[in-house]
Amino acid sequence: MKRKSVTSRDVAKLAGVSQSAVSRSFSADAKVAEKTRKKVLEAARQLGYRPNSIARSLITRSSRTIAVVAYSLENPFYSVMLEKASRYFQQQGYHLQLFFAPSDNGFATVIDDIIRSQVEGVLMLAITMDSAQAEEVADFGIPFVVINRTVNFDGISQVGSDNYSGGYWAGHYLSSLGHRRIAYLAGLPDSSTDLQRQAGFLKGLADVGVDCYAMEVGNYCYADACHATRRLFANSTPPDALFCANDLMAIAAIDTLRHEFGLAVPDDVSVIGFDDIPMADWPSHSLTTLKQPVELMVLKATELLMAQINQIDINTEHIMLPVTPMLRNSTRRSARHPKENLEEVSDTHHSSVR
Amino acid sequence: MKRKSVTSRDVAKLAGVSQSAVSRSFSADAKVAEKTRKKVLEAARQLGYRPNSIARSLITRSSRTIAVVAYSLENPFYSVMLEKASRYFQQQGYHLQLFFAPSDNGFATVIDDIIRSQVEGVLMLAITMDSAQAEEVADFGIPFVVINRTVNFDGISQVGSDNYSGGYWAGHYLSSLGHRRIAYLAGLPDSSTDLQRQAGFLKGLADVGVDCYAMEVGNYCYADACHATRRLFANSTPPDALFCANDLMAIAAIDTLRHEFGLAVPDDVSVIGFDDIPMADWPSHSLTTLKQPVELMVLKATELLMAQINQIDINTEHIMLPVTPMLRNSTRRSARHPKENLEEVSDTHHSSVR
DNA sequence: TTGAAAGCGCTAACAT
DNA sequence: ATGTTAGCGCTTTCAA
Repeated sequence: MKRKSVTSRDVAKLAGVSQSAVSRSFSADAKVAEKTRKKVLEAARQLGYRPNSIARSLITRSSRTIAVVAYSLENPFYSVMLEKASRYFQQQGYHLQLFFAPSDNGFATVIDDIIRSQVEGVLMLAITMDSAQAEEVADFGIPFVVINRTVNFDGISQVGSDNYSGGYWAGHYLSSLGHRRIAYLAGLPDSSTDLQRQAGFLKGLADVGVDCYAMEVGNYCYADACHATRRLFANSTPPDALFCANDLMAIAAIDTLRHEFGLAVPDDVSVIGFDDIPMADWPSHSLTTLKQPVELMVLKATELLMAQINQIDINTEHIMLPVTPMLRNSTRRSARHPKENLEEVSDTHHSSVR
Repeated sequence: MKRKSVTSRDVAKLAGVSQSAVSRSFSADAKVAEKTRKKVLEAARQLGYRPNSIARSLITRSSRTIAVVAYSLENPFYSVMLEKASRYFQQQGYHLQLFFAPSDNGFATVIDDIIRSQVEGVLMLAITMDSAQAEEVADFGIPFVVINRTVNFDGISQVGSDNYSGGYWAGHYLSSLGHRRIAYLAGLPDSSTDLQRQAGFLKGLADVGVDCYAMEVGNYCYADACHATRRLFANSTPPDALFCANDLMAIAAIDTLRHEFGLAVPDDVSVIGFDDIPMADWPSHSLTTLKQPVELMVLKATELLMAQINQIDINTEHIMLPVTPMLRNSTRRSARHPKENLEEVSDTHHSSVR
């Protein structure tokens, strides 16, 4: 069944034209007589010819391909992002090559492969890289943007959101609710997002004279977060509030609290997440969280990439988008002045938006 | 910063060898003196040379790329699958190009693009195609496997699971629990999975003399399933059991039942899903469902693809994997003979496994 | 073991 | 508007 591949030469022969006429017939903006194109297209149809885009890429030096590097798709935040970015690129006539970074030193192993593939741009979803690696790729002159991870190097574009303010809001808000045993469920240690959210959170607490009551690591994943929650609440006087570095862990925490500890959320424990994944809004968890503007993040990142690819804007940018508190039912309502409290929240929100 | 691309010729010049020596130095199984390779590699390092894999593909006629076509990543079932398949291909030294099928006539729009890219195989995740389309691609001699969709054409490999038996089990089990107003929440109309699950379900009901009490369409997505549930339960004598064509919709149904209708699951309504996505096992829903063997499905599909690519096995196959009932807490326990009932379940399970 | 030469399928000058 | 020609960067005979 495997038929020998048919080339433009074969089509040319059948159509009785030159090979370049065939080439021209398949490019949108070519100067070719309508009659010729008709002939060519008909011959092509008969032979089942399709232009070989590899050959095309070789000569035009443009693969029209973007590499997307992800770490895991467990968190819907990233699968949503991937789908959105993918559709965007597709619509721009680009192909998308997907790479997964292995857990150990993820970046190094894929980067060589990516460079060889001659992709025109690279989009990294939450991949941690050090400045040496950043410099290496920047030096290759290939447009690069990293989403949701800060790298300490200017020559690379970054888009993320205001993790620090988000963390700050969480700490401040939880304490304003009257909680005093407020714990932190951390994400991936040393990831920039975790560092920033944690720092903001601690500061938000410190500014009202509260200490972080306990802290455990959940690595941004559901299973680890369940274990971390168990450790956090094994105590005889467990926390009465919990800020989780992402929604997936917050949901894990709520599930564990309710079903293993028999604790009520928010009555016994208030829980706040980060991201605002679709599930956060499902009534089963109704999670109070900090919304990252996914849509906007993808838009900014893809536009940035395209601008660099098309040489419209060579400069790298570091974009920080505002996060928005989404008040739902995993945090208790302020006991005394519910009205006043809402206003306060709203203020805090605006200041976090800047 | 954009440095001109360095070619093997440049490296050859610097290393004082021929261009073909450079080429050989970068291929694993080449006959080249260790000394020469050293020189070449050093020169390459100095210049920052990376072999251009597009040029390589052109001459070797192998792109080492697989296309994966998906419809949406909203359902974790598919994002999990994508990630697993992706890692597998990567580990085999293949690249993965990701395509999303637009909702309207998804297949036709991407297929031409895929063929032009000279991919060596195509993996379709739940993409519906008709036999004419199947024949067209099969005719191109490019290895093709479709997961979770049946196409009425032999020349294409398919791997799916036993949807009919799964549906049958659901109908049978629900009725065995004593339910008599059993409804069906359908997936994408005309998708083969929905057709098969529905047919099995209806038969399972019919075999014990029960009719399907009501039916609505949820299109395999959360939001639509919420609406469908509302329609289903707006009745004055609503259903007392619900079989949903996938887990995502089952979860939507449970959420809607509990939080909008104030109904208890499983006390007022038993719910069964299909897929066994990770969330199904979370205690918040603890969903009784039919497990599709994702891991195995991916393994079979990828192996099939690889076998065809490597010409080990040219034949196309239609693989149907067994589904496994996962008894959790979204279905009520049998009132009278819980022990006996479990055995019955276990029997049914085995028969569904075949 | 190495180098010279041919050419993968296409695009892009250039000439007609 | 069309054909001729020269490569894109590499792999792969074929001689040496």
